[in-house]
Amino acid sequence: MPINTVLSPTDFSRTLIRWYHRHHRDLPWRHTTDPYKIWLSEIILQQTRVVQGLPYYLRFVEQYPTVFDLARADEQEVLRLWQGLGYYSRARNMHRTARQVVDEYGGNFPPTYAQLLELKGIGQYTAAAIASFAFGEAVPAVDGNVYRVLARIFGIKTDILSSPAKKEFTAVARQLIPADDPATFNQAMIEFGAIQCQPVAPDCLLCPFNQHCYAFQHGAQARLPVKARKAKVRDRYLSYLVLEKNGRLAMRQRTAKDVWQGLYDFFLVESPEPIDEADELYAQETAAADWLAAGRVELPQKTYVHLLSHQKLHVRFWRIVLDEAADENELPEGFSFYQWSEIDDLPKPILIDTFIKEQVFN
DNA sequence: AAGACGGGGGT
DNA sequence: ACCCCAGTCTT
Repeated sequence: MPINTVLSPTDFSRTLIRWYHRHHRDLPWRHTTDPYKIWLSEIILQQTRVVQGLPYYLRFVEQYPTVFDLARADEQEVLRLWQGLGYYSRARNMHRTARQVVDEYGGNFPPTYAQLLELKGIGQYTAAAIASFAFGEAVPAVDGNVYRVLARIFGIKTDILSSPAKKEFTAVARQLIPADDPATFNQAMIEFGAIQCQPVAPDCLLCPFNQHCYAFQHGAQARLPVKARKAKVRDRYLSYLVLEKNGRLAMRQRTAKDVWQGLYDFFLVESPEPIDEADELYAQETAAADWLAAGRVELPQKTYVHLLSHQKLHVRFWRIVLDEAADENELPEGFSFYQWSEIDDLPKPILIDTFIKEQVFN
């Protein structure tokens, strides 16, 4: 892939780094070379905007100042602190990796790209980010921002969701990265994509590359980078049976390979179509009829629509208030009753948290 | 090679 | 309604 011949790699990186020194944001993880804190920030920021991830980063650093503190923590406590950030496998993998770093590396992150790549939750981008920021290794860190910058400046029309894209864009970045300061270069590429070469309405008139930028010269900013349409989201219809007794709720931790793994929710009935009547619900879930007999049911007040990246969840909550005399041992496998103070500490999907706050403990 | 995996914010 | 976000893992 030939890159713009007018702009040499040296000119490119010098221009970019000059821009960075003038315009970059002051962010806490830029004041450290501690690989632990850099790793923490990179995991949090995967598919997450800086403004959303920043408070989580501060909380994690405060709660777990070192990798030893994180390794010592319970997974559930880590998930609770992560609650609301999404992509919860990041938190589970992060916790596992913290333990591995303590157990196998004496608490020191391995210092090379190749070794970092072996750790759970660390892919090519994150390995390159840590290797360059913490250890000065000259490997290009290519994230969504970098795709956008390179696609626009060099007019690369490869679909960034396609398989060859990662290799192609990484190769271009490798030609540009300076051996003497890879960390600032990577940081600058990402920052440039985030605040100058933005997805919509990039500020091209003040851009130091505009005379050399394919997209600006061709008015193609809106068409680059090329990104194929995502598949349409799948609709799912979920009916939660919220078993209640003496102000306590029956909950369980999700273990299935599905959304929200590791988080807590209620007894779930999924159906191909929405369930409107109690009779339909009992036809789907015979145990529900037994619970009804042991208490009284409250029909759903509303349908919550919860959007995930690939699913649209239509969710109704059926509260079933059990009699004092109901046998608590009849709960389904894995469920226990929790009171409010306990529920508050459990990691939960935002949807569940919202429901509880709106309709149960209001 | 294609899907799965959250939640929030912008237009 | 659609897009994007300091991506990674699984099948």
